[in-house]
Amino acid sequence: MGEETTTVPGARPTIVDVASAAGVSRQTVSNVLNRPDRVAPDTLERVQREIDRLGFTPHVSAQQLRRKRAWAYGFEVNPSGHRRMGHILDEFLVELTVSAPSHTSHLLAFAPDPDDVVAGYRQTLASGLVDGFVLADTRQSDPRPPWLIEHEVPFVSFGRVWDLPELTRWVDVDGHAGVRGAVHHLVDAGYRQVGFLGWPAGSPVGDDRRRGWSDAVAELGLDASAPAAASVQDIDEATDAAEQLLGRLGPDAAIVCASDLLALGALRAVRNRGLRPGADIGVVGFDDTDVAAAMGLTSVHQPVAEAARIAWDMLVDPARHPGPVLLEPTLTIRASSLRED
Amino acid sequence: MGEETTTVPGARPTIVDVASAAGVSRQTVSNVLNRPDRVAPDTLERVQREIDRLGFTPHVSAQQLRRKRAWAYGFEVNPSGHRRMGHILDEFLVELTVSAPSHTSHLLAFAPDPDDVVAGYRQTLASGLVDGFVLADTRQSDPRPPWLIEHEVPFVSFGRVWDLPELTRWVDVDGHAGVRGAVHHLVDAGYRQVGFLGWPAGSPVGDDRRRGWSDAVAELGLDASAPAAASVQDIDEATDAAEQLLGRLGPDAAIVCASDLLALGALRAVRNRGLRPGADIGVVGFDDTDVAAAMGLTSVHQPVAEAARIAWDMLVDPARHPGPVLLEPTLTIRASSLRED
DNA sequence: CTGAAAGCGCTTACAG
DNA sequence: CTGAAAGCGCTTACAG
Repeated sequence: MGEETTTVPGARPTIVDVASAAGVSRQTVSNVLNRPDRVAPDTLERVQREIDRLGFTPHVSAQQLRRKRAWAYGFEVNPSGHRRMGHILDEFLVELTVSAPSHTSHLLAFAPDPDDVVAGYRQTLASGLVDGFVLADTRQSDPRPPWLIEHEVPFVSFGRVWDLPELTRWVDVDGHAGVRGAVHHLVDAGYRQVGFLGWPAGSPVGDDRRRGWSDAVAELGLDASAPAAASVQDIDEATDAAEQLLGRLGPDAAIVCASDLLALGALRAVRNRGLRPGADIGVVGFDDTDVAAAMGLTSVHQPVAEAARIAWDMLVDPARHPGPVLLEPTLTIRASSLRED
Repeated sequence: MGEETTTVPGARPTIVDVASAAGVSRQTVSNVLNRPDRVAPDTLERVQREIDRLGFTPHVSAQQLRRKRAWAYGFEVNPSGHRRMGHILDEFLVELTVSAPSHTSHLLAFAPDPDDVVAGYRQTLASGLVDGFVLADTRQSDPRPPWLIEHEVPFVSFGRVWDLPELTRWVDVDGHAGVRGAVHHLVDAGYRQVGFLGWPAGSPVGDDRRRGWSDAVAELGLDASAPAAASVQDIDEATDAAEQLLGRLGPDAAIVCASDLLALGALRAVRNRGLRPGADIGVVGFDDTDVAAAMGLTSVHQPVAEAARIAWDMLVDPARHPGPVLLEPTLTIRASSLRED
């Protein structure tokens, strides 16, 4: 055994404690951890036994310092005031944390100064706590991707980087397909005309969803004059816009919306006319938020957990996803799109 | 100046780079960072200038290793399937991240194996990534507090630790006061009778909220027979319970609920009777979720951001809050508790 | 007030 | 297959 090291009771065991307990040098313990193939089978087993017995876990800071890598990625978080209904980004944060390949990488949430977001990224990177980033909520003229590219910082994005079509390190949910599928579902359910309630033209996400509707209408040979309406993300405006839309729709009609909030306005407008959502007028939302669940609203559901897993894959094993990934959303069907009830 | 160190372009500057640029030893740079009072004013300024010029940020892993402290705390996160409506805990995670005293501490979200949660805490602590934890969602017979206490691991809790009344390191929101305030608001608004829709007796949180209602009813001298109903956290059951409750309430009545979901059931029940929420029957929910905002539901709002700030205070500067902190919720008033509209 | 020394817990060539 | 050496970037006594 050689000489025992005096271990302070309660202090966490180090690699040296394991080494002396197993009667080997600390390099051998490190090899057991990092290069088990280079260690003789019986040594391996003996060391492993001591690791388990002592409950040894490598000190991550020491590993990070020595390896010159954090094996961690940063994810920007903003105060709740900035958030929209649905909390998709909160959910993504949670799923990223849950699906981190914990033995090799973890996630670090950080909150940059809103006045200089890029400085927050620079600082977090410089602290050595992360090797790169997971981006979300990429906007047009977003300053983050160019900065990251210029400084050769690894990153993936949840959501297309619309400005930089040459970029392929992203995973996104196919809004076009989601809305298109919703229109098909409504027609299958017996509605004969489908209108669209979306945001004003100009946002890439909104325009993509609107095209999903217009393409579906065309391919199904629906009334080509089926109207679309636009509203900002506000419940009262959405109700007004939906009321106008209803005035231009015939009987047996349905409305597909670009968000659950817009759909809530549509539900209200339907009720204001004395009609029943579902039975009289179909309504479908987007994001499958709590509100949709509570209101019995059929809604397009984004596979957020899957997006998080793919983001990790792209970061940790880039060869596995050489191109971008566009996920198919699913449709959570509730009473608002069922004629019989 | 002495000799220049050759710096790889693009590599992050270290304390040694700053030292040679400023013509001092690296210990002096460290003193500038950690004990500026021990450094001569002109040296301080010269070193500080080089720190800014080079954009130097200390390597956190190296500090953690040397100081034998992570200056970080862990926060447990669970997959979204486990979450309830409202996402209060997601919001708390975000607010904890945002309000971290970033120069001295940061938050690390981690996801323990659901089959052995305590092992996840042990592992995270042993890795040296955190010094302690922020607990949330403490349950009765929660195994985490006893384990943390036994191993002398620092922690604070968002939510009382009901099992361990001797524990004082928690911040919580006063549900009793929230419901009591809601009853007062309803009476001020002109409702003459107030019923309560809560969960079945036995949960500490639910019982606390119910007592807020019964105490308010007593102190306001309201109809002492004002009834309470119970329902589990399910929209259909809540609707049924609310319908029964309405049958036992007179005109000009209102219903206070233990959650927004229960309140949604109450809204439904009111409409099913052909009555108008607010104008005919007042309804108040709890948690001020997205659903409440979307439905025009008055709801008790928890000051989550403030709770997060206090949790950090308790961790970083325990003297500031020697006892537990019970925060007063506010009431977000919407149409469902207004008679005139 | 400033700097030389030691060391935090690991990993990575490299020599034996 | 195993171990002695060097070093990642810092901080903390301590000597000058």
